[in-house]
This record gives sequence, C-alpha cells and structure tokens, in this order.
Amino acid sequence: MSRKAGNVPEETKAALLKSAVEEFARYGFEKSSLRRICTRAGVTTGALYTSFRDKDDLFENVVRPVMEYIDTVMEEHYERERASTGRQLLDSSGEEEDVRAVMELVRYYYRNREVCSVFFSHRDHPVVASYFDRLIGRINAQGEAVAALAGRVCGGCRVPEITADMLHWFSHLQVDMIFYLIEHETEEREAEVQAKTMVRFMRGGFYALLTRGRLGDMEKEI
Amino acid sequence: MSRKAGNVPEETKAALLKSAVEEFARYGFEKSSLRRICTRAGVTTGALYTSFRDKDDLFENVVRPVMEYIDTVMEEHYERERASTGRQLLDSSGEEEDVRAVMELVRYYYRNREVCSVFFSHRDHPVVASYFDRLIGRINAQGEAVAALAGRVCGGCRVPEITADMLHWFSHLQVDMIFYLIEHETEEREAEVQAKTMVRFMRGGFYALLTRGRLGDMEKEI
Amino acid sequence: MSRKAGNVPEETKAALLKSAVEEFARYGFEKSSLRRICTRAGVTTGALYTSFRDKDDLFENVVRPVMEYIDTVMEEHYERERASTGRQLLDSSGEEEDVRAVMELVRYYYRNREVCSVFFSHRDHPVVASYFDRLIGRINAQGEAVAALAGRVCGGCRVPEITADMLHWFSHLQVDMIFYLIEHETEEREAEVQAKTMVRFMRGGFYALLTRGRLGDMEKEI
Amino acid sequence: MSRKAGNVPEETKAALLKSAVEEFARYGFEKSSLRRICTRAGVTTGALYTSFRDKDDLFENVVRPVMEYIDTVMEEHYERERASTGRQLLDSSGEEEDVRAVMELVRYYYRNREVCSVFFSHRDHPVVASYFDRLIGRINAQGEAVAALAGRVCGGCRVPEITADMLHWFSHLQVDMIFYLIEHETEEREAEVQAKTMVRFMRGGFYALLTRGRLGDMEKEI
DNA sequence: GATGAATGAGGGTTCATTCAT
DNA sequence: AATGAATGAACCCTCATTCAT
Repeated sequence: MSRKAGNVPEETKAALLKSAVEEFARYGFEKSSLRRICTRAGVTTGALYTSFRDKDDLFENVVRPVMEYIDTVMEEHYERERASTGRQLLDSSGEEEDVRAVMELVRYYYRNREVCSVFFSHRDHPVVASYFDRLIGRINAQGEAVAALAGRVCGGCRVPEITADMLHWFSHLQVDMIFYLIEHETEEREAEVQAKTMVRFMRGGFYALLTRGRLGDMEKEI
Repeated sequence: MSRKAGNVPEETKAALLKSAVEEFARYGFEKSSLRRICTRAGVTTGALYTSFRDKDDLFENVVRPVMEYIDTVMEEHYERERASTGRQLLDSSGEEEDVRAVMELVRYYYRNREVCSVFFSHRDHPVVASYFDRLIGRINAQGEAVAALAGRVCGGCRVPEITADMLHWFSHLQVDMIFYLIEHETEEREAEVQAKTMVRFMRGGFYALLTRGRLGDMEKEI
Repeated sequence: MSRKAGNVPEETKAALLKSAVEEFARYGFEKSSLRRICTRAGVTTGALYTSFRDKDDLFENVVRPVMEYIDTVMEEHYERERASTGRQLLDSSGEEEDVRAVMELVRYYYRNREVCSVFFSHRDHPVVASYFDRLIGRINAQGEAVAALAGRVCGGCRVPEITADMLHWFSHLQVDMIFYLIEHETEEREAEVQAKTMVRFMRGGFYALLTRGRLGDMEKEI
Repeated sequence: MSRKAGNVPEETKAALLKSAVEEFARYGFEKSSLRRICTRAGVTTGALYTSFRDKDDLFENVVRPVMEYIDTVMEEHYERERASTGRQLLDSSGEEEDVRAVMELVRYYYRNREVCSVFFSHRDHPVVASYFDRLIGRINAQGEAVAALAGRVCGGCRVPEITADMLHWFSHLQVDMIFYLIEHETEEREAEVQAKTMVRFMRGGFYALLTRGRLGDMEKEI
C-alpha cells in the first residue's frame, strides 16, 4: 500500500461523494457503511474525515446540489410568476408556466436519478426534513400572494375556504406531485403529459374553492 | 423479580408489542434496539424470539392492526359508494361520504397516535411499502370504476385526460391527503373542517379534467 | 468457533477481571485495550458488556476490592484507637498500633501486588481520585479527634500550629507513607522495619508541633 | 489566512509549546490530540514534526523548563547548605533556609501554574518519572551528607534508625511536601505559613530519630 | 415458554505520523 | 519550514441473534 501524500483533495472528495451516493441509494442512510463508501472510493477510512465532518456532513454534501437546484428553479419560476400580470395566474398561460417549472425539476431528476432518489427517499433525515420545511414555507408565501391577487381579480370576493391551512396543504400538494412524477415515470415524454394533466387538476381544484357558493354544485355545468 | 416459568405467552407478546411501539416511535426502525424493547417489556432478549421471528416480524406485528383497520374502512367506504347511484359520485352527497371515510381514518389516528405514527413514518419499510402498493392498487380499481360510471353519466363522452396513470395519481393523492391531515392537525374538529375543503378541492380538480374542452378556461366562469 | 451459551457468568466475569488487571497494570487505563482484555480472557468482545457497563465500570470492579480492604483496615484501626485511652495516643503503645495497621496494608499489597499497583498508579482516574478524597476526609476526621484529645492531655495548652490545614496534610502524609512502602520495598520484613521508623518519625514531627515554644530549639536537648 | 513560507521557526515552536501546555493541562498526555494542539497553535499537523520528534518529545519540551528550574533551586539551596556550618543543619537558621527553598519552588509554581500542573500530574510519564528518580537521588545524596555531618555534631553517636532507606524516604517526603503545598493552596501567603510548619514538622521528625533511645518516650517532655 | 450470557461482525470515529508538494 | 491529505490500525461500543439451561 503506497502512501499517496499531497493529493489533490478535490479528487478524493469527488470520489467519496460518488461512492456515497451509490451507497446511500442502495442501503439508505442508517445502513450505509462509511467503510464501504471509502473502499469503493479507493480511499482509506480516515481519508473521509479530511473532506467531511461526519456521516451526516457527508450526507448533506451528497444532497446539497439537489436542494440548490430546486431552489434555483423555484426562484426563477416565482420570478416569472410575479413578473406576469395577475390575470395570468388564472388563465392557461399560467398553467403553462407551472408545467414548465415542474418539467424542469422532472428533467433534472432524470439526469441525476441516483442523487435525487437519495434526496427524496430520506425525508426523515434532518437535513432533508428541514429543507422541506423551508421549501414549503416559500411555496406557501407565494401561494398567499396568489390568493391575495385572486381576491383582487375576482372583485374582492371573500373566499373563506382558502385559509392559511389550505394554502399550506396546497403547497404540500405541489411538492408531492413532483415526487409522484419522479417516482413513477420512466419516460420523460410521458411525464410531461402527466404533468400537464396534474397541473390542470390542481388549478381546477383551486378554482373549485374560489367559486364555491356562486357556481353551485359543479355537476350542474356538465 | 424473577419471572415464573409458565407465563401466559399472550402477556409476553402484548408487553413486547407495547414496548416495541414506543421504541419504533422514538428511534425509528433501524435505530431501534431489540434489547431496549425487551428490557422495557420486562422480558429477556431471548423471549422475543418465542413470539416473533425477527426484528422485521416484530415490526409487522406492531403495524398490522393499522393496516387492517384501514382495509376495513376502505372496504366499507367503497361498499357504500358502489351501493349508491352513479349520480352520487358527482353531487354533494358523494362529497359527504368521502369526508366521512376520511374522518373515520383521522379519528382512528387520534385514538392510536403512536402506532399510526410508526406506521406512517416507515413508508420505506418493506412491510409498509408493499401494503401501500396494495392499497393504492385497490383505490385505483375503485377509481376506474368511478371513471367508467362517470363516462356513462356524462353521456359516454370520451375524457382522454383520465388515463390509468392519472387515476393512479388520484389514488395517491387521496392517501396523501390523509397523511397530511394526520401529520399536521392536533384538533379533531379542525381536521374535519379541513377534510371537507380538501375533498371539495379534489373533486373540483377531478371535474376540471372531466369538463376539459367543453367549458374552456375556468376563469370564464368567475 | 462454537457458541458457548448458558455459561456461568461468574466464570467469565472472573476471567475478565483477571485479564483486565494484567492489562491495566501493563498499559495503564487509557492505553489498555478492551479487545486485548477480552482476547486474553478467552472471550469475545461483546461478552465484556454482559458483566460490565463500560471501560470505567470494568476499572472500578478491578479496583474495588482494594478500596474495600483499605476501608476495613482503617475502620478497625480507628476502632481500636478510639477504644484505648487518650494516653495511648502519645506513648509507644500507640506507635505499635499505628505500625500494625500500616503493616496490614503493606501485607495486603504484597499478596495482591498487581491489583494494588493498578490502584495506586491511577490516582487520576475518577474512581480512585474520589476514593482518596473520601479516605483522606476520614483520616482527617480521626486526626481532629486526636488533636482534641491531645489538647486535653497536655492540659488545655493552645497549639496554634496544629490547624485544620496541617491535620489535612498529616493525613496526606500517612497515606503517602504507605504508598512509599508499597512502591519501594520488595521484602516484607524490611518493610516492617521501615514502617516502624516512619511511624516514629511522624509521631516525632507531630509532637515537635505540640511542644513548640516550650522546649525551644530541639538541638538544646541533644 | 494562509501562512507565508519562510516563517521564523522559533515562532512556530513557541506557539506549539503554548498550545501544547493548554492541551496537556486539559486532557492529560494520553488523551491530548496533536491535531488539536496544532490547530490551536495556528499551524498544520505536519509543522509539528519540524520542531519536535514526536508526541513524547513535545511533552518533554513542554516540561523541561520546570525541571530545569527545580534543578537550579535545589542546586543553590544545597550550595548554601554546604556553605554554612554543620551547626546550621540543626538550628532554626537551617529551618529558615529550608523554608526559603520551598517557597522559591512554590512561588515558581504560582507564576507558572499551567506548565507546573502538567508536570506534576504526569509523574507516570517516563520523562517526568525518570526526572524524579534523578531528583530524589540528588536529595538523597545531600541527605546522606547531612546525616554524616549530624553524626559528627552529636559526637559520633550511632543513630541506627537513619539508614539509607530512611534517607531516601526523607527525600521523598520533601518532594511530596512541595506537591502538597502546590496542589492545595491558592494563596501564596498562606502557603508560606504552612511551609514553615511543615518544615518544622519534618525537622522534628528527623530529630526524633536522632534522639531515639536517649530521651525516652517523648511525652515525658511534655 | 423463558432465560440471559455469549457471539462476532460491524458501527462511526480518532489517532500519531508520513511525505509529495 | 510548512502544508495538509492520506494512511491504516485501533479505539470503545452496540447490534440482532443463538442456544444450553
């Protein structure tokens, strides 16, 4: 075993991250073995601790790019949403923007299957859990903005069903929708078709709450 | 101090299950310790293996009542749904039946918090995961029946958006809705209010798909 | 490797204690290895934790008999001291009792060299350190009783040098004397000779404080 | 952030020694970490090995000033003792010289608490242990000289109790007295008061051996 | 049916030390 | 002279599981 001193640390770090993704994907965080990760990375056990503080830190570093990507997509999506007129929130051009954001995330997943699956299947890990708390908080804030706008659009009507709780759930639904697409589809094209329908479904559900009491039972329209 | 031989095995089993629920709830499956479970149950390590095959088997026995209860509620709900006319699926009496089923589950949760939380927070465990696969399959089957009925109801119209995939997602949504209620509410009364709105939302979304193309953009109605 | 289930635990415990004494004596607490201890005891690593909570607990169990023996000897010695007249404290019969107690401890050491050396060379370990605190406290209490008695004996004379601090040091000296005997002698007979001289020395020093001011410089007597 | 090459090596060495004292004081030798020492010294791990051979060498360098200081004080003390008449050994001027030497050491301790405490609480470390062996050897040699002198002073009388062994113990006692003062006092003035009493005690004990057999039981004097 | 001592592999982590740069 | 990534053995400890009693 020849000593490899003075290595470029980035190489080791990259090798460890690559190996860690595989391990976490296969065994899950708890049952993953740092020893196995190091061996597969072609590195000794102690080397891991040069690049990472501990197992949790390794996990966070594995998963961080995913969180950062999601943040970027969301931010851009909300930017565009805010930039458009309030009207858009309610018509089909808004629908298209929603689908577009969803698809960006889905595509990212398809190109980074393993990390993403690690990320999405460890919602209980503190790193992921707290990220989701923050994420849903942000979706929620945007939802409230939309609701306020919708209030203005429909002429200041009171829509008592749209409480903060419901908006929170709505945010949750949006995240969940993406999970679903990610976990169930294998074909990107198919995913897009479904995404469109899902977005329509959710917007439809949302407006069912807005119109509550004025349209009466929906089936009258059919 | 020393336990007499000739115990009633059911007592041991019950003590172990009680202790196991607490342990799984607190530490999660992987980090739960059979030793701790046995100690808290006032029983020795070996005794566990009289009642249960191994750790997974213990887990399954902990979680089975929840699965059985859900099965019962679902079965009865679908029974009633099938018993009613197709019309009900679309009007507010259907909505009431949905809310009723949801609330039965939510109430069960409130009366069995610990087991339920163990069950719901171990969706990755094979026992739970495979149960959910079966559950969603069953919800799905019912969804297909509803869709067929709806087809008849709206006059044989083709509703291309309602594919098998979408129905599957719809099933998934229903399960998820219950998770959400369970994980976020503490007051049973509040939960019921939310459940009603959620059911309305989902039915609204569903009909948005059914009416697609004939009503045009929804906002026209507002 | 055949499994040895249902062992008599005492055998394992005894083997571990024996092995641990050797290890602690050889390497000191910190550098002692539980693995080595278990191996030398002919037992697997995990077996240690059936008998002992952790490394510290093992150490305490190794060292406890020594502490208990010392306690016994001290208690009996003080018992006899208290039972005799105050006069004895100052004449040679008191000297004999002191030597006797010291020799009991020294003899114990010679018959339990290894444990004792572990005990005496780990005064920094919490278990030993706190024992010594208690021990010196007890010696001290006895010393105060002696001083009070001496006050009465010499006719209520004030002896300002004998402060609480000095008594504490005197206690310390007594303990240290035993350490010295233990660590430096190899022949029991020689030890006894020295013990006698040491006891005379210390009693002499003590009385030098009592007589301070009335006898003037000691060399006048010579 | 990055340290320039071409450092003055003495600076690095000094920083490491300072950091090492703190570490050894806090954790003890075995549990001290070279990494932590280097980090706190603002230096990398490898740098340590430019200035020190290994952990033991670092320890020796930390502790050496203390040993050197003690050597100096002792040498000067003995110089003065040898320079005075034999008479002094037995009267109160000798007592004063003893107290003076003791106090010099105690004062050094108060001005260098941390290093000294490292030194005094590592008597088991080879470096310190072997130093003490040498130190006691030297005290012993001086003790023998004193005894020879005393023999002449008291008129060639044989004092069989004062064997080489006893002198060795007497040396040990003197060292131990200083430890005690150092470890138990916080006020320098108080320490001095105690030192005086201790010295009187020890001289008293010593003369109790010298006068043995001619004065009879001490209490006769009281 | 229950005991509980024992297994033995494996866990994450830290260590003093080396050496190419 | 200093860097700091890497070594690789060792650390204490916990685990689910077995089986003689």
